[in-house]
Amino acid sequence: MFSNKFIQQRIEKANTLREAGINPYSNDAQRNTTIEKFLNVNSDIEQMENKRDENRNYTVSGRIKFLRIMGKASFVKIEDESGMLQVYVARDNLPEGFYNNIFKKHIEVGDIIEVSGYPFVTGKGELSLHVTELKLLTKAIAPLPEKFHGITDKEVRYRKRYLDLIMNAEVRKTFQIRSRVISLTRRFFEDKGFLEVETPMMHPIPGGANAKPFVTHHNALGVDRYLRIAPELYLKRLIVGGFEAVFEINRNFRNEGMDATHNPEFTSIEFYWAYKTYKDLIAITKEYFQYLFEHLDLPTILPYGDMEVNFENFQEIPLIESLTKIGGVPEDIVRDKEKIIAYLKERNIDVNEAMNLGQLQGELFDEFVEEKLIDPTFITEYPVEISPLARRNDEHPEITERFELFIAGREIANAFSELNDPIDQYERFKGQVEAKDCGDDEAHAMDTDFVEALSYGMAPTAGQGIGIDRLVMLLTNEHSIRDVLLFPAMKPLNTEDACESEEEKEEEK
RNA sequence: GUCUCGUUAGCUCAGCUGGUAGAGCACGUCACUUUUAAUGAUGUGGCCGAUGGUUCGAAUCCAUCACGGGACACCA
Repeated sequence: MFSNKFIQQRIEKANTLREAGINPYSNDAQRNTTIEKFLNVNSDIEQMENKRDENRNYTVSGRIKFLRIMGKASFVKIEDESGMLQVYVARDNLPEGFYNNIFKKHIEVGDIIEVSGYPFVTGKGELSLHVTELKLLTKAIAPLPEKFHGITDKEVRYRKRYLDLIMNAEVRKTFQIRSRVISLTRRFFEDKGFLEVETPMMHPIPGGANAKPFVTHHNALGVDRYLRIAPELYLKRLIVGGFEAVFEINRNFRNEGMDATHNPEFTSIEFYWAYKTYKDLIAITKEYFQYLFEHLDLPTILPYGDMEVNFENFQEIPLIESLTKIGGVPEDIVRDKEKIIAYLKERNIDVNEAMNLGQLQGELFDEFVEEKLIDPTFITEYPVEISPLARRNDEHPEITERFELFIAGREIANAFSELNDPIDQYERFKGQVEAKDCGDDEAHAMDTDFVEALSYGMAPTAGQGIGIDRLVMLLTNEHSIRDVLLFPAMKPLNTEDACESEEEKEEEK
């Protein structure tokens, strides 16, 4: 475990310190300000005649990131969560022997120290702390990665996120923004009168989306449980129960592939709003984005890769219209099944001829429109064939009261007026069960409990889901979901441990 | 799942068409009281991702596997 020679060296230093009566893992932290505050409060030192104020005294702490020893004096850069500070350590300001025997020999980059002293500005103009007292708080026995390049290997960054966070300030920034987004989202919906609720993460029947679930087992009840793939059906039960506006921000789990936009566990907000329609959802979504941008202090035109997204330019267009106006698909083709198939084939796009018109229109959208939707665009009026959970439009029953929001060529939200006819819902579940029996293992299972809930009457309701991870990617200009997840899912490293050899023994039997 | 690129010192990377391992940072020792990736001198450090194969000889060529990146497919 600690066989590395650098680690051995540092363990020895820690032991020497113990022998000298210094606890390398002190629990006596006394800091009275953060680095950010120190720098703010003392910004006036620059103006002073001798550029120092020995009457002020501060105690700050942080991890040593740079260490420049120059004989009888040293410059040390320490970093806490709020920022980086240069401290000046001179032999003659410390107790006899401390500088030469303790500081120079046993304190190094990576260690966490506490320093006390007064503010001053160096010859090169940097506001620093002149140390009169220095204490080791935590000895790091593992050396930090290289100080200039830091750690760039993505695998190491994801597997040892703590190292990534120590070395890369911009990574900390990304996760601070993520936290702000979640906090602001919560506040936005609370201010609108929505009630935050928590619904089960372990479902007896996986529902609310078409996806393969993770399965676990409840010993006490002797039954299998499914990690939820979506909270939808429980949130709607709450609307039945009389709550008129609910939301939940939490994890969903899907037992599927992983790539730049998919992680087996991901965070979404779903909200349901009684006596409203998808039109109201479009309005509140615009308001939500405006609220986020205001409170995150982001410019309304944001770069994303080589794109520029204007968050003040929200567009709204029905799906069929988008095919011709944005996708450039000829007008006479988009409502004709055979012509769409021919059109796709001409362009060497694989097409399943068994698809119905709605599905083919969806194909056209995916091929010719989606990637062109850079500024936020609500695509509305989805064909009913590709919207199994949405309510039909009363006047045009072939389309649904639904929209998806696209930004930077990617889907960010999915919303619709909810289906609240229990008989219709029951029939749709039955259709799904048939598909499941025919081998579609992502088809929805029958949920009679949910149908029963609907049969008591669910007020007309609109509901929406927003993928928080993808939203954060957009706001932080990150292009992999792993860069907005603190601990993304990774394959285990192949260590030939006891568990595996047991498995092998099993196989041999 | 398919294709493709990668895996060499604690970290960042060289290493050509095969001849037994290199740099910078870090670390050790020495010098240095205003440095900014401090500097100068000097030294230590490697089962070249794993396993097979080809060869007199493999970090290098071939095969398989593991892990990772990217693209595509699938999936909301």
